[in-house]
Amino acid sequence: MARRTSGPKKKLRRGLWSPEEDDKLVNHIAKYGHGCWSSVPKLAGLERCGKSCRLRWINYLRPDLKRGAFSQEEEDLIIHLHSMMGNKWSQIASQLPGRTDNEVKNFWNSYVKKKLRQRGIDPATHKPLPLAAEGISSRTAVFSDAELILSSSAAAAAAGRHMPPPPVAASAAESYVYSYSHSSGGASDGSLQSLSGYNSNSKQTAADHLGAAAAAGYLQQEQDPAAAAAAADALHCGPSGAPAVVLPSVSSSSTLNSMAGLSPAATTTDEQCTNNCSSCSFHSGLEPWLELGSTSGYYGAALDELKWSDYVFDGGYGGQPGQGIYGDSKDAVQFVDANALSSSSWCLN
DNA sequence: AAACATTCCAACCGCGTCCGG
DNA sequence: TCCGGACGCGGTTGGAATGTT
Repeated sequence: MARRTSGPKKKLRRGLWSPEEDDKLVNHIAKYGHGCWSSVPKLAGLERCGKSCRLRWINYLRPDLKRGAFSQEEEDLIIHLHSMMGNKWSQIASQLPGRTDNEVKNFWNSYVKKKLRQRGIDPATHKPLPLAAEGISSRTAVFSDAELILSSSAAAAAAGRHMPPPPVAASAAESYVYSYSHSSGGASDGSLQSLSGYNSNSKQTAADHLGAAAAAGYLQQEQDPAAAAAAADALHCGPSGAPAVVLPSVSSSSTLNSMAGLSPAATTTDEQCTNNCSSCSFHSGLEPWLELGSTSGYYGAALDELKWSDYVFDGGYGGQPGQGIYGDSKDAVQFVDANALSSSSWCLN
């Protein structure tokens, strides 16, 4: 950068803003708008840098800010979006009207992280923490390099309300199954990192990981190997051990894909199911790409999906149904108005 | 009541991207 | 094509508020 040659730099104020400074900034922007931020402090009579003014306005003074504590709905949404996007705070915040990226980030760091850890979930990867997973992995798999295999029936179950309540065995199958893989050529810190770190040159990678990221950490393992095998069968619409790789509806939705910069076409679907079965959407005729606009739409289902991790960490299927996913007790589905979700606030543009 | 520890959040910092000259 | 300014983002920090000993 070029060195500034004009006169001695005026000492700029830093630190907390005084009410007087706030007034000046608010009045100025109310009258003239912010225009070029670098000129705002001068025009508003503030001894701050433009950057500081911008930050103050965006994070604190903007009239459309919600402020106050985050609701359970917001919390669940943040967790879900974080599982898909990683630390894309601005993108997450854009889905929360009245919230700023800074606010969301602080909320995450000060509260949600802790809460997830308490529940045995790694907040960075949304996968079980090593200790939490230990008991499970000793029976089945190690998860660090695990590849998430999602069943079409899980997707359908997640989409859910199109189907009658599953029988017990199917309920057991209502899960995501990790397929253990040592062959990860990628990051060892989990699929979510891969997703959050994707760029335009690696959309396929992102697509590959989207499903994993969407459901990352939502691990279900069967206590009973026979039931597990049956579940796997039901899940994978084929012989156990030969699972079809399918994304759940949550990550399949065009909206959520668009959030991640993906199109449904970029992701894997039930169409990969080559087995003649009736449990996947491909063969059962269920639409894997659920539409927004009804309360049974994908997003409610998505949040419903999230909930079942509680069954893992809260004592298996003996746990209380309806207990919130990472959270405590909310029925995550109810608060989501899919119609509202399809409104402009849900468009990423 | 005082000292210390912890939590929380507003603000800062550095970097990347975009865009106009 | 290059350069520099403006902007936006994510990570980090400082310190006020709160809790604990």
